[in-house]
Amino acid sequence: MTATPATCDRILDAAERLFAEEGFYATSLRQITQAAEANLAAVNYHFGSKQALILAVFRRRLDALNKARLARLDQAQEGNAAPELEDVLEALIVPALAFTHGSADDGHRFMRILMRAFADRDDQLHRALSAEYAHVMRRFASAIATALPGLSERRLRRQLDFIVGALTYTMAESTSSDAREIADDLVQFAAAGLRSAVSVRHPDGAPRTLEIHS
Amino acid sequence: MTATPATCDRILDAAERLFAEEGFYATSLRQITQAAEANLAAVNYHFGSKQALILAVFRRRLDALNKARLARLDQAQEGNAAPELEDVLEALIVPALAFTHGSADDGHRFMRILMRAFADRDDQLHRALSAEYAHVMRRFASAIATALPGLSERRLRRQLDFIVGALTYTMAESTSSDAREIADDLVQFAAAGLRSAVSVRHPDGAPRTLEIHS
DNA sequence: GTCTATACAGTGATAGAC
DNA sequence: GTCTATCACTGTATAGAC
Repeated sequence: MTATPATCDRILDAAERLFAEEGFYATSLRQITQAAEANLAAVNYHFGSKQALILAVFRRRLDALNKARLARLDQAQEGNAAPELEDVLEALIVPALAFTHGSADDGHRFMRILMRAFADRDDQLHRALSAEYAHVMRRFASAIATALPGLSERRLRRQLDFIVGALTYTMAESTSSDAREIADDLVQFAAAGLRSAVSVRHPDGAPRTLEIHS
Repeated sequence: MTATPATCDRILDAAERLFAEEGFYATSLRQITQAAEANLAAVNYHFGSKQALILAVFRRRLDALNKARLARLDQAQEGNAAPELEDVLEALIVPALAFTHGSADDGHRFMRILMRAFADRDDQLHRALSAEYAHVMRRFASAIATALPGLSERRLRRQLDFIVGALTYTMAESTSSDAREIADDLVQFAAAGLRSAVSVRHPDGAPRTLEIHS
């Protein structure tokens, strides 16, 4: 066996790195095959198309992530006892954030920027829009801080990220067309989440254990 | 004055429609200019680049959306009385969902599919990944239903969309690198939101007024 | 099977004539 | 302002070498 990985894997590695650095659209197959020291046609031979290569790059990481999620859920469910709500949510959330915001010493290194590249079609576009409407979000953060005092600026910003994430995802993905009903649900969901952040956490982020549900 | 709009506006209209139907990447400038009955070079003359055209398409709608948000927030804040938390959140959320899930008779018609095109780099990729890992989300929906009975399937799915949206956005956007702290916050945020959905709403979605905060 | 060289139609961008 | 012609570059397909 040789010291260098097979062509197929070298392409995957190079593609992941370049996609994360420059985005899918901006990265050409010629860049990828050159970095992988492979021939241009090798991409289509091994993967079929650029689209399929992108999918393969994601699949390699998401398989591991979802395996970790299900393992954690299995562990919480073993012994026939139904797990607490918080345990279920931890199985869903903790592995995901460990992959994107955790230690940077293994293959997860590019997962976060890969998610970025996935989430927005083009970094430039997303950055431009964020900057353009940043004053709107600042006004809302201020209004929330007035209506609900007691959150540090850092935590308020994080909570607002949760809300904007839920809203953005719902705007794009939801299939129901009853805007008012969805909005009512999201307002209630967000308000409950915000209030729980004030009532449970210390004003500054001192370490804590989740005791709210015990 | 003529009956047909200026070239610049015809390009914007055609671009918005085609982007929404086929995505940014799949739509060529030649398609757009042909549909707008304009010359190919007119795009670069009026907007500078394809990237700038995409930005202009979004800006036209997002300007209106954020204006509506701020107007609603102004209205809630008038009379020197600090608005309730729910009123602030409604100003943020209701106009957004009205734009994407509201009446389809005006220029907002394509906003939702435009958001789709914005959120995922390529519909095919997103669909493929969703289908591939749908069983994971189904298992989590089931575990949540067990831990927290009383939500209809439809509402549980919607709440789960909120959580996945917040998680996805955080994975891509958050700058902090403390995975455990963010995860703790999100778990708590999601749990509080879920519990409030059970305790306030009728089991089936009967009309209601938001009375939780009064 | 694995990989290479090469050709092809279509892309965004631009310079310069009108 | 608008248009034509042209550029370098893209993803893809295929014929054939090893």
